[in-house]
Amino acid sequence: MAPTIKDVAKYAGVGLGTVSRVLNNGASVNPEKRKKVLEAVKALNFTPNRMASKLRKNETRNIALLVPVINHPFFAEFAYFVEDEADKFGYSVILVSSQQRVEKEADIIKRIRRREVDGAVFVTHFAHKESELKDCPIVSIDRIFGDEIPYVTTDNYAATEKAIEYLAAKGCKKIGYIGSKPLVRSEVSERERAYTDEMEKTGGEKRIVNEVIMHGGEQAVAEKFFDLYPDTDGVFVSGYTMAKSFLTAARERGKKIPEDIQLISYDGAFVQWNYSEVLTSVEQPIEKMARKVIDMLVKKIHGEEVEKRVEFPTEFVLGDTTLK
Amino acid sequence: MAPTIKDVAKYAGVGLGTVSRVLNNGASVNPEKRKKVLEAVKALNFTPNRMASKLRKNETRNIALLVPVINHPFFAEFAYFVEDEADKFGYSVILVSSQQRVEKEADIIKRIRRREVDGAVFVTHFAHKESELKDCPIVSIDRIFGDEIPYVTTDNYAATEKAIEYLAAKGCKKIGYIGSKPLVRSEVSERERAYTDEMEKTGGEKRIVNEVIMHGGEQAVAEKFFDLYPDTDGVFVSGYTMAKSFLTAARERGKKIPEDIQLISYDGAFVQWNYSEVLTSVEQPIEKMARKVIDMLVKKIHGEEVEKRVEFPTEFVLGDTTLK
DNA sequence: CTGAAAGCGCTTACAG
DNA sequence: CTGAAAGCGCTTACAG
Repeated sequence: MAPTIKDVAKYAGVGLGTVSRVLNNGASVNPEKRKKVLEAVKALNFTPNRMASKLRKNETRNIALLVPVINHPFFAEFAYFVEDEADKFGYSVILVSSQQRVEKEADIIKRIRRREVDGAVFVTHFAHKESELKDCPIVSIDRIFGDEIPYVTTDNYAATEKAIEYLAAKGCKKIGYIGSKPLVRSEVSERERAYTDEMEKTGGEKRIVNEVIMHGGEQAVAEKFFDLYPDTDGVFVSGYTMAKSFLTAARERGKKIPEDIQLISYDGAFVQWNYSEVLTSVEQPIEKMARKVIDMLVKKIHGEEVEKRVEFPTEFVLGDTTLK
Repeated sequence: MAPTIKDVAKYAGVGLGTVSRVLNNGASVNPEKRKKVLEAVKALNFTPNRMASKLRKNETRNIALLVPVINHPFFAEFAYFVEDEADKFGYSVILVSSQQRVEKEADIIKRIRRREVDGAVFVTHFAHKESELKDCPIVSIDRIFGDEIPYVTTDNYAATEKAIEYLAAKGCKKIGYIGSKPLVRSEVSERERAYTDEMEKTGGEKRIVNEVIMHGGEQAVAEKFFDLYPDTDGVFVSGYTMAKSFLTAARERGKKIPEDIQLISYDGAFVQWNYSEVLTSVEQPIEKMARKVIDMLVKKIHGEEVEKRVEFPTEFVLGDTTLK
């Protein structure tokens, strides 16, 4: 059996509390005894059992990161910084790919209740009863759960507006919108609103395909868009995966990018997915968002007050899918 | 305060043990009492505190996944299946990006000792004293730690041999090798060995750049290769990131792929990184490897015997970076 | 089948 | 400054 604090105390000839004090906060302890404890720790090769202290202190020092899938560039990038930031606060990150299964999302709530994690970051699509979420330390991205759950988002409306205007300025007359409709209230909806407003302002025909898309379903949606609006000359798409699917569909139809169709994506340029081409896109500051989300979550876990909504500006990245 | 099992027992008018039995293994319990307990659980909205049962049972049901960085397609894909498989066994995955910092790697060992996790999957590069790893449930990918640590790998030698022969068959006369030299004993070294053997067999000049590469350092290595061997007409590179860097360097030099230089990568086709081109590559069965690693780790955690070495066959994927 | 009790390995008031 | 004790919330032999 691994030695316990009890063994250390006995070996050092002191009380349990003294060992604990030496090991932890460094509360004032007689230097002599401190030395003895340290010697005992070394002699016995003692490592404290964190399960015990966690139970005692009622904190797990774990947080859950819930993403739809981790093997997607945006979420992988996000996870990278989430882990890095959480580590700074002494938290470990439990990774959960919801795979958009509602049970797996709901399971996170249970994990908080069961004290497996202290809180969670939600990057998801499904709905939950808000009552369930009450007093669960959760911070989300984009998604609006209600007053209880703070979230981090980007300037979805302004960025989309700018992107659409850019396409128009580059000569696009028939601009389309392909989005992934969120199943819950989400700031992502602002993108479609901006597009719609812009079309109404300029009198452009609305060419919208905005569906509930499961990961892997992007290709079918892109196909559908082409079936509905074959003569489109500019398109705004929501994200890297959709952009990729759209470009594939365009290629199959012999459409050249950007000569025949120009494309702007919400996110995706950072992937540098292609050694010769980069998406023109609205880039979200992933690192900042990830670090902020963790800072907020840690505060929430400690019962501190946090902002209800934090918005970061995006950056417009000129790539190769629009005309120069 | 959240209700405890004690509150449930009192409410149901039974003993603590009975509540525990009802909640867990379903050991035989009087149906009447069972019903009462269940009612009490519902009435009090009771959720068992897993910290307590973990301490009692001395199992965390957590495993650590150590990768160099999660925001890299191979590791993200690997992590996806690791999480999925671990979940089947009732384990949560703690994600750690080592960032190739040796301390962060060593920290995993500590986490096992501290009983924060039951075991770990290592996909890493640094060396550790083997004594440290003794009786730590760890399974690794590619890397050879010694008899204590089992690992999963691929047919590195045979696959590389085949790739080099393919390049030769497609007309390459000056074939190079760009690798990331592992800092530890690793099956990855078999790739260079296969290349070297093949050159000696065919009398080809050895054109090798095999360095310790930190993530982000691939570009400099690709540049170096071109400086040393500008007239290369075929190259084998270790992995997606190196392939990307090499292709970028080639483009900067006005070299056409595959007309001027053909390229085969160890892994990377799965990324489908480009809507129009795919890497010719040796693909590792990531899903199978991930699931196998978890199966082995779970067995190891339970003290069962596991294979010391498991090799999976790779698949040669014909893409666009070699001639048809 | 079941209740009372011991114990998992810590931390933290408490009294000294 | 420090030791003995209580307790975190469970599980599991144990005796009945």
